[in-house]
Amino acid sequence: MSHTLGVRQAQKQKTRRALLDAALALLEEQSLSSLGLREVTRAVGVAPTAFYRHFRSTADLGVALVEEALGSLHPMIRTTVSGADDSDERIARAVELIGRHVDAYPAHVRFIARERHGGVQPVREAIREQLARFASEVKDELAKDRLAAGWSEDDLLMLAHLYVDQMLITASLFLEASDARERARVTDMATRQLRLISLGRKHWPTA
Amino acid sequence: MSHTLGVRQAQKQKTRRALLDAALALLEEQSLSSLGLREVTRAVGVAPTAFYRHFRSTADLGVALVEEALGSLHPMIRTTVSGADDSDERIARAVELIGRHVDAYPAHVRFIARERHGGVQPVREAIREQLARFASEVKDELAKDRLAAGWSEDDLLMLAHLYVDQMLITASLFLEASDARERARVTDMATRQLRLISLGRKHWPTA
DNA sequence: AATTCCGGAGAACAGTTGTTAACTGCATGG
DNA sequence: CCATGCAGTTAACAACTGTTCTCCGGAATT
Repeated sequence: MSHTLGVRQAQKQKTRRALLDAALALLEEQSLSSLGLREVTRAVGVAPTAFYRHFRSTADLGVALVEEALGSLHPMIRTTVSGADDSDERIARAVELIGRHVDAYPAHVRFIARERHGGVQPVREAIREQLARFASEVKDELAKDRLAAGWSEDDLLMLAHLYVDQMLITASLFLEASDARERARVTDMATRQLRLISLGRKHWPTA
Repeated sequence: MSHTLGVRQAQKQKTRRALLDAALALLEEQSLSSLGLREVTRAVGVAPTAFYRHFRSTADLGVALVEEALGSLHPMIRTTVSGADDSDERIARAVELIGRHVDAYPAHVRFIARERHGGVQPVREAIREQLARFASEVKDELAKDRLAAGWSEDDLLMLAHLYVDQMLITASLFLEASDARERARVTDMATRQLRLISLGRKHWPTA
């Protein structure tokens, strides 16, 4: 299917990647709304004008980063939620999986957490849209569970959003946790919060 | 106690207020890390250098805004959580109270939601600290409830954080809800989420 | 082999930024 | 009433920003 694309387009995608990576790195200690176009090109080592060959503005670059960052989250969420029961062991494994994802893609997690409510409207909207898609997928996954018998679509979606938000909060806490002791505290609290939600789920009045 | 402070200090606090208010207004469509000192002074109508008489930097101003914004949230949280039972009517009233608060102080809510994970470290830390204080207060309030019999301190704090985070998420959703229809959807979902948490709380295994 | 296409470079633009220094005028405390 | 303190002003600084236009060299197309 995918042809070995020409030298030309290969180079273009290479600098595009460099721009995205440099931006993501720069966003570790600032918000997207203060990220300058020149700042990014300087970090990559290309002329400022080269930026326009790839993105209309930094906001546009931000939207591209959303796709990328939430793309990496995608399989993680799926793995976290899927599977029949939600026993204590499964919850513990889910929390650990979140922790591993934060270790693997800290910049992605930081970007999403920061820009979800950030100062750039198109980016906010893109994140909201993607998270809504995620919630919808989680809902579908939850629907397969035997616990979901008698649940309305709205209730399932409500629970899915609760899970997604909770996952994001936990990921953000992992991100800020510096030493191992604090990490353990986060793990512990997140685990118990999920357990409480799970309890509420089991006792939810079905139609 | 509080003397009628002199004309001098009164004027100073007046421009300080003006700076804070102007900054808060400007932060409606950008993040703190991109807020310029000159931008703020221009909006107020004073010379750029006057800024330094009040704040060391925009980050410093941000920290001051944290105290203010979370100060307004303080009584709201207290009212939301306090009271013995958490019946359906009480939950509904709590959600409505959140909605009213967002209507009353939209800029405050936006600021906290945005800068909680924002690009300015001192501000992030200030918010984290204040929210931890809130959670601790909520914990104390929860401890008074008869439902809290047999709950450990850690479990109560875990639940308190869950409530605080949930409240912030709901507030942020209200903020972005434009028409009345969407507002109703947010109200509905937040209500059911709190109801589910409440169910989990009732069935939490006590020691 | 000749021509078109196009990612990137270079230079220049008007406008902005944070920060400094030295000042002015007025309320304050002796 | 006079001297000090201090909020706010003015002017200037080097550095930075996004954006435009023109150009170059090499891959792609014919």
